[in-house]
Amino acid sequence: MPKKVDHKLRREAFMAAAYRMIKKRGISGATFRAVAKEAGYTTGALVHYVDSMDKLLVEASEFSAREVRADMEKAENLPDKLEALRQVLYLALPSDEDKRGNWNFFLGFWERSALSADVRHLTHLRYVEWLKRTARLIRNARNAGDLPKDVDIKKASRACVALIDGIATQTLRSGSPLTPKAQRELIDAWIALWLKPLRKFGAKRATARRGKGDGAAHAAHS
Amino acid sequence: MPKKVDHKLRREAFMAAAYRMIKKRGISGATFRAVAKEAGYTTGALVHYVDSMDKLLVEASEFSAREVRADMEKAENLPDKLEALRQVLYLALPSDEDKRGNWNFFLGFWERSALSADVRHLTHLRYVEWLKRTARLIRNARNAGDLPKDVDIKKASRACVALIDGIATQTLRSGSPLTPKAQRELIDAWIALWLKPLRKFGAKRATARRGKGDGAAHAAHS
DNA sequence: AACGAAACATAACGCGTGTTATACAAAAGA
DNA sequence: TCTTTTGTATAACACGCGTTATGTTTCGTT
Repeated sequence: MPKKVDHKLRREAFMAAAYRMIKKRGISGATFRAVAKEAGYTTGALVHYVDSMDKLLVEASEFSAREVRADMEKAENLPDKLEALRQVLYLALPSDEDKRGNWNFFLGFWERSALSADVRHLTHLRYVEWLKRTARLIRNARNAGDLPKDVDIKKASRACVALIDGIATQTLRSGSPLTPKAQRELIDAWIALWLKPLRKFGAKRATARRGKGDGAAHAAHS
Repeated sequence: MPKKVDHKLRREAFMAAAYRMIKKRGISGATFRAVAKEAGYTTGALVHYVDSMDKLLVEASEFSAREVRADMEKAENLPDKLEALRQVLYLALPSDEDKRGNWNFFLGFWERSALSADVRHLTHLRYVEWLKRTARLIRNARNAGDLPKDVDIKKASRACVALIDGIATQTLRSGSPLTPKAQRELIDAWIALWLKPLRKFGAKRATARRGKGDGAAHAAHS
């Protein structure tokens, strides 16, 4: 056996390149040739590691999911369950260049879903995962006594997911982007108005004074 | 001057064909050849009426806007301003085959916005128009005394537009579509929770009994 | 040292696209 | 009737795409 090269590792490198390419130029910019060049190789090499475009997209998506999941799970495990919800929703916002890139990635997949059954299936899986995550976050907050017991979890998770999708759409596609501050305000308003939390949250600097583990990173600014 | 053919009229026919094509097969299915065939002609004829693909898309969009605007303005002029708001938002939902087609049309334009400056500009105009419409509807309802005076109109219109975009996204692209009933429930819940209307609305058949001009068409079902 | 398979590069194929060029048909004006 | 101009069809072009075919290098194995 010749040429010892860690197959799995190089594969990952190509997926990372595809991921970066889609974030930058959108899914239509992620051609075989472009991805290969981004990774520092040519199409011949890329083909050697993945046999079709659809497969490439699917695996690139799985690559990206691993990246995002890590951050979300960390936020989800915050002791303050109301704050955990808020921080995870914040993480989903297109609030900086990197996050907007991620959304560019998702939007691209949605487009492609209309054409490829494989991509459509994957998109569905990701969506279900995301809906489950938000539902779980809301349930956790409710079980912690931070939300009214009669909150309709299914409806609420659908609503906040829709709100975030819409925020991303407005920010990336409408030509009238929402500032990160405005995005967060919409999320905060949604939590306050829709979930009617039973206690104050979101440390307003001056007010605050809660016992729990606060100091939750206020993420990117503008 | 030869061959008397109403230039403007035939142009419209091509735009209508483009509109139908995008609704059915998405924007990637709306090729020069496909649109020409849909209209019953060949590319040669189509080119004679519009010189570039971007122009075709832009004009097809303007064609579709005229269609949708008519319905919306009718609903907007309902005497009951709270109901007017609700009905216009209902009209924007992907609740039947035709509306989903319309959303397919919009989503396609959003995709294309990433590539063409002309399309991007138009998308922006449409978005601003839609934001203004929702803001005006909310303001009208407030001025009619149906909403609290301190409602943040700008924020609210951003929120409901985002919610609807998200509903459309979930319905058309997530693989977990929302039923028309669920869509309307989300809208109703949003109005109730976010706008906190000062009176009951949405004639629940049994309750109702409001003086004003009711009987607002309950639009499409399932 | 010689072999051979894996890793990669280069180039071609087939297809569909927007666009352009060209040919023909038809009808109004001379 | 003949010309001229518009409407429409057909065909070609150049391009970029995913994919495939064919070299060429590299390096363990024997």
